Amino acid sequence: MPYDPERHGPQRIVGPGFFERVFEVVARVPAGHVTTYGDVAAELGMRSVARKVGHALSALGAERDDVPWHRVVNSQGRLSRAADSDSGHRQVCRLAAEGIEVASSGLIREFEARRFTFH
DNA sequence: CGGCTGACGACCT
DNA sequence: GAGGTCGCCAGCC
Repeated sequence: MPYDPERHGPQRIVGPGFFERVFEVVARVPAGHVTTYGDVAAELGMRSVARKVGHALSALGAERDDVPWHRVVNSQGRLSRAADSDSGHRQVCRLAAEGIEVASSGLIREFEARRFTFH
């Protein structure tokens, strides 16, 4: 079930856990660049948990504006959320503010060139 | 305690 | 390309 603040209430982000580690990695992506769920998972040492990375980002509360979740896209360089959805639109706007254009198809322009790789 | 559930990805028709 | 399948596993019921 997708995260629904109406039903689930505010997210509790307590102590260091998996979610927190995801946030720390995502926070390393510089403005104007993007990364993928798989890359974040690999950076955590678990390539198989790409899906959990998305789960962690979905749990982000409004208080965590320090986590640039909008810079995370799928391995195709495409937005994972519906472009017409509320948060999908927010993602497009945030990316545009950093000079990243998103085609109407949801595909990031110049994806490979803007892709950030962790060291 | 046990069953679901995915902001995914690799692989296979 | 465009589908479908399967593995993944931390949280939430």
